Amino acid sequence: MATIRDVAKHAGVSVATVSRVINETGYVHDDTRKKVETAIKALHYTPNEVARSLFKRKSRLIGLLLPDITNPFFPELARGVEDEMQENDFRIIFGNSDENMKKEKEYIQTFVQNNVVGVIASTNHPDTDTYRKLNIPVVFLDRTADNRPSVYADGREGGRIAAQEMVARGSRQITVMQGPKHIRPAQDRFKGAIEALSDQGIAFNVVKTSSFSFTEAGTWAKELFEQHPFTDGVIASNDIVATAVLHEALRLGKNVPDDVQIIGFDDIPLSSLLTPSLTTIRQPAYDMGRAAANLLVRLIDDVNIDNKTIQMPVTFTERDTTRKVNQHG
Amino acid sequence: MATIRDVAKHAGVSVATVSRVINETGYVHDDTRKKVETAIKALHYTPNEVARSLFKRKSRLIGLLLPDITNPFFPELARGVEDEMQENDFRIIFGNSDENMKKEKEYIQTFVQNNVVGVIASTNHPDTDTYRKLNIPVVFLDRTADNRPSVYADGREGGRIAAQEMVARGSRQITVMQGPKHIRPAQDRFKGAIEALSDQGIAFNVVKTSSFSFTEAGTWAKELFEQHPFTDGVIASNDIVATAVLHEALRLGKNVPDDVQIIGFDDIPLSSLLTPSLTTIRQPAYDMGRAAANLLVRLIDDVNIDNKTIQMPVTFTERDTTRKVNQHG
DNA sequence: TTGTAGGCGTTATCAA
DNA sequence: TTGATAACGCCTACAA
Repeated sequence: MATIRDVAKHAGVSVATVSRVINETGYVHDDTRKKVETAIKALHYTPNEVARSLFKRKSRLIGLLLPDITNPFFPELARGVEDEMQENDFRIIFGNSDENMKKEKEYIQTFVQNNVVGVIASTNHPDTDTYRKLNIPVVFLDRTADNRPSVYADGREGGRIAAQEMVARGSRQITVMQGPKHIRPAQDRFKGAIEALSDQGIAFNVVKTSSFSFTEAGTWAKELFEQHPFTDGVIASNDIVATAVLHEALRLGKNVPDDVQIIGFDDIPLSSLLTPSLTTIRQPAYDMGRAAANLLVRLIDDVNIDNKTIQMPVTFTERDTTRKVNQHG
Repeated sequence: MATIRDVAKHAGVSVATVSRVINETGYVHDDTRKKVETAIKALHYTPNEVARSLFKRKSRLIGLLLPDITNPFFPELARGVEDEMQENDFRIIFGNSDENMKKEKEYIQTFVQNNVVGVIASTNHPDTDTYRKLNIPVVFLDRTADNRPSVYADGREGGRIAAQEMVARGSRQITVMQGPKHIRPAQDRFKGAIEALSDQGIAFNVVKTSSFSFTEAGTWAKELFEQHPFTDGVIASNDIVATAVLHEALRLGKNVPDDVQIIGFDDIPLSSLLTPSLTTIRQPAYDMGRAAANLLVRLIDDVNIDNKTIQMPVTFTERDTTRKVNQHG
């Protein structure tokens, strides 16, 4: 790799001058600029980001920490982040945390060691020293922390909507699946749903789950129908679980939505392709990723920011695992 | 952030000594070691990777270039890569190429600028200067290039198997979906399928497609049944497209697999959750990611490598979009 | 067993 | 308008 020295030599100028033309800082005569530019081309020179980063004490790298890219909700988020960052000339160091504090800490540490200028994290523990003591901007994604920069959807409201729409469509023996206890958005949805159900005086059962993995989801779905065979409506903690419930319901010969209605959460790409297609509470994942990245970029540039917490809309997306509302008058 | 100087001062030794204890290189007295270690803890010191990287002219970073993390096949790959790299103390700079040479080039360039020590790339153009001129190890993932390090599944064989199994299960009016022309694995599968079909003297139709996006897949599925209404077997270019075909077939009131059999490719997590669940040619995505990462790590450590190209097995995964073979004697 | 000093490739300050 | 040069934080000869 050619260095700035090689370029300087080739162009017959000093490294300072080369640096000036590269960074467009300070005066440089047109003729010299041209000489330098030809030298750069001739040597295929590109500046060493590491040396830059060392000197400036900041890089063009940001850290992205997601629970598990294998969960179909996150690729959309990640893509949104990536696209926005790419447009702003930042690169991403990526890690999966598995919702595990230790891993999180390790990643954040290596992020810092690599001089990242900002972090986007989907963590359940934003109020930890891990993040509090960071002296670079952090944006929480799909998570909140009071008053700290974050982009998230209102899970509580989503849960409420799910419950209301399900009741409006006639279910009376509802089972609510409570997502993993340590995952905030899952608990928010759960709370919202049982709140709305209680408000309306509708009884409900609860099935606890402890992960969002595809394989385990199947088990809980089985459990659900064994323990609560008369369930006529399921509010799942997300679309993965909803998909498993749907699969199991069909396997048991139930008619969906006539015997059981199902509402998921997220609207992962797959949901619309299921048969019957899945009614769900949509979160605009891609846009959330973009918004988070955009917010982070602004934070990095130290622009004065008004809205540091961005709440994205959650929308009831009616498809075929729920009945039509007018079927019930 | 504390620097090695601060630690040295705090411990009353020279930076060289601190460096020695950190890197476990050279002699250092037990007492001094202890002093240094306390200083490190007291100051919460962690070495600046950027400075290290600058000096050594290599980092602990590798570049991962995937077409589109939003395509459900890739998160599994990415996760495999990440897990293996994480275990070997490497971090990942991640980018989506959209199968676009320009983007690829840009990413590779910034990878190099950041001193990555290796690259894992899923590219359709391994034989380009972009990769040839790289003087760090590159592993091609889900792609091959003659004799260069790569981890991939045999698409041709997969296509062949799909065709054979479909014919064995009685389909005679088969439609083969030809994936995007510029995507190698897609073409390999296609070739394999039509080869096997021709060998057996079975006529077939072809439907061309140009991406793997969920939304477009729906369009091609419609097209398929409009143009070839008597199709009784579809070999899709991957599970995304297969899912769309399944969805459309059911929408048209066809019975799957009795009226139409469908075989996909990849075995994405969703495939087993569809109803009916999708028969497919499985690629072990997660393992492929791991294998690629492992190979790269060995290449970086300059271990003598025997098998630089690792072909992973492709397996016929029989589920419910195909008939049972004994139903036909 | 330990310390001094030079250099990795840049940028920015200061003189010229 | 340009050039020397001192950092940035670390590692490694080489000397002591």
